[in-house]
Amino acid sequence: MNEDPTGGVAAGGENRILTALPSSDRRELFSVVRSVTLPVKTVLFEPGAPIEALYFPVDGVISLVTPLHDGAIVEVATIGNEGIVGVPLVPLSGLAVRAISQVAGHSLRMEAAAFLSLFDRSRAFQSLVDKYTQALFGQISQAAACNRLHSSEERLSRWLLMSHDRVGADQFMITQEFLGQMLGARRSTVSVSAGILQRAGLIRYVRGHVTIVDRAGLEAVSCECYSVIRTELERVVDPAAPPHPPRSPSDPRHPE
Amino acid sequence: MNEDPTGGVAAGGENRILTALPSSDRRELFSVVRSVTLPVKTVLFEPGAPIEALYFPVDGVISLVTPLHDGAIVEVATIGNEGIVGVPLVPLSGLAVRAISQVAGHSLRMEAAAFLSLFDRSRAFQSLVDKYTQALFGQISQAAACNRLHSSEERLSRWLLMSHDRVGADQFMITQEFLGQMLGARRSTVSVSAGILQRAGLIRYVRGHVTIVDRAGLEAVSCECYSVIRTELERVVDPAAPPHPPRSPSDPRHPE
DNA sequence: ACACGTCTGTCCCACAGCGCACATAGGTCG
DNA sequence: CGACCTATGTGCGCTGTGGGACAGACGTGT
Repeated sequence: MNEDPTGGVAAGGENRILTALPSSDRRELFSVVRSVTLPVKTVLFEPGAPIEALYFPVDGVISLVTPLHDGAIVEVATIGNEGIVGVPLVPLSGLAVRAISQVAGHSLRMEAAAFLSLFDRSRAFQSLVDKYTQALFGQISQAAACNRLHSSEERLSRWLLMSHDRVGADQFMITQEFLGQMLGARRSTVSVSAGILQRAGLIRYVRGHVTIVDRAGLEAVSCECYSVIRTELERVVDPAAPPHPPRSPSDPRHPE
Repeated sequence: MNEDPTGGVAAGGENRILTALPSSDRRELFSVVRSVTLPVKTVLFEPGAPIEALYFPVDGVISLVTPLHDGAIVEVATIGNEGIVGVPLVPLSGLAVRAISQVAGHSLRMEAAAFLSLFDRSRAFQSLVDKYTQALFGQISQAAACNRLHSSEERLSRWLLMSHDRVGADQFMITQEFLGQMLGARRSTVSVSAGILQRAGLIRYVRGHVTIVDRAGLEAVSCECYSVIRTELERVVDPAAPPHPPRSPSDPRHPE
């Protein structure tokens, strides 16, 4: 809780897209955003509903999910302080997904009109947003493949790692029921997979409280999708980031 | 082959994004594009490679696929004459997917620089591209959920319907081996699913030649994802299209 | 202290789809 | 016509996961 376990990705009290902006843009942006607290399961927008406001998460995790007609939902992307909730933004049009907060936290809320205004005027902002949009696109594409081919255990590990990066703490709250919805799996399947990880000493899971115990071990169990997505997101705010490292680029103590 | 089986979606000899442009933009665009023939399995770009050119398909089907480290690939979107291959475009940056032609056909090829130039100058072009990008985003999100929760038979039907819309013919070529890769399933699984559809009188499948026999029947077998995606894409080029019809909006003879 | 609600671990059965293998039909080329 | 390649149909055992149910552990409020 008091250390940064991810070597730079974790929450540092600010949104990293904003951090990467030139100070003039950043000042303007800060003058039009409003900090909001997002309790767990807060819905920011529904599929098809025009986007009224965008959110720059500071801490906590927000998920984009696709709801199906039978009530099932599947997570297609998770967004934390490395990203923006609400892109790609088209005036008067909505995204085909639901945005819902997964782990409680804070975000900076920006009206769509203000977003578009700054987007039109600032090349730097435009460039960052476009790059992030492309990375988000990649994240969803990877998730589509991952959802099809990888086991529940691999996907669970990936989810835990991605959340760990974003909450900036070794412990956070998420029930297995909710987690099952995200992974498109049954709760009992999540329970079994989580039990395996727990017995392997990688996590602790008590009544909705997950604790990441052995991050490197989790990375070894997770599918490649974790590092692929992370690398792509990393490049948005840090163009000097390496192209395609095999795994966690900032974790030198990686086994095997 | 000589009738339009889809009520407007199928190939009409032109790309529908271009058709929707004001004539001045269209003229400019036609002056910088070059028609290319794309045999099956042509790779237009690889993950991470900067986009040099974009493609406006006229006929044929191009797929966006996510390759995994073990060599497996999974289709995340199919693009025909209703769309653009190469968005979201960011200068010097690449998409995280591979674009590969699935059913042979023709496309109009446009250099990335020319695309960006027109995008900067024409609001109409910008608006269409942005709307399409958002719809593509939705298509991939839906595919991510579909890949997780729907059966191989449902997904096969969806794929056949989407291709049928795009090739503008009741018959086209695709081997079950290739189809299995797209669906993230084994060839034998595709064979079984295709056999069920065939015995039900919905399709014919002989040595790579698929014939759509009973389109309405296929729609009944397919999952909701087909109509969801189609509706969203339809709205890009036809803003008057209805919001969320239960199924094929242009096919009045729908059973049940 | 107790009751109740929530969350988790586990067990059963059923089944879709994988992994693998093999036979056969359709097409091509000599 | 025959060899050969490609594509499809099919069979069999195995496993991961769905569907459903239940008991126990933990936490909270009274």
